[in-house]
Amino acid sequence: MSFTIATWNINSVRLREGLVCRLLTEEAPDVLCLQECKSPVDKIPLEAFKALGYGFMVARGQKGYNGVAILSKLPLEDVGDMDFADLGHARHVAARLENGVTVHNFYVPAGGDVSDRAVNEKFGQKLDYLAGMRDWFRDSRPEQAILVGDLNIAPREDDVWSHKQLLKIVSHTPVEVEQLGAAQEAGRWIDVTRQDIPEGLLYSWWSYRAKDWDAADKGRRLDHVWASPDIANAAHGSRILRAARGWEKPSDHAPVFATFDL
DNA sequence: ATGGTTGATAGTCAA
Repeated sequence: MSFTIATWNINSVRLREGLVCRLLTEEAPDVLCLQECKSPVDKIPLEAFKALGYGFMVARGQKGYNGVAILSKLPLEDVGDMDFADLGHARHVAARLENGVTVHNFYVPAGGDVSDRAVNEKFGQKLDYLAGMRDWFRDSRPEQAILVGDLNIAPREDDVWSHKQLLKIVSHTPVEVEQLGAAQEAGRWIDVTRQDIPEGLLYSWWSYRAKDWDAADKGRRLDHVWASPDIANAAHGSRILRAARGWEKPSDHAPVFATFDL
């Protein structure tokens, strides 16, 4: 059995219902994980997605901020959520497919502007959230699992447009990269995107603030697909749909895909 | 060092 999973920070699922439908129609992943839905679960436009064959959804939401949803053509079982760092935010939800694979959908805190927890509480919360992930994966090591989402960190030098210029910019500071690495190592997670595309610049996010995001191309790879080591070798075909960043009224993130043959 | 844009929501806060 082969299935394709995609992850996309949609930055309001209600405002961009049409873009989600376009992705489901044109790319037709079996499973689509969304972040920043910015919607209570009961206000997600589920009927439109159902009409396209996505009859299953597992989601967590809150008014105005955060929110994660897993849309699927394949049956899903809700297997819960975690609230690392006790933020009370809808930033994680997990679902199990009938083939036994568990999908974790994460929206890691962005962390504010200043990379110093002494003066920026949000940066501390981001580090604490990642420490919570690390401890959880260490205590219950993932198997038959896929982790996707907006992790709000670009770990590698070739995951950003300028390593040197971003070293003090939240999303690429050494302390964040180290903390993300600790969470990844604790779960023995394999970075599927980089397993498939080991070399070269790779971005999934471009700021709204650039005059011409495409020409400037000052991107970062904030969105990730990881797999537990027992299924990582089944992954292939990773890609980032950069074109979606140029759709009308776009999200500032592009969807990331991977296919698993299991 | 600052500004630049977008979204939810109704004056800012978050990204």
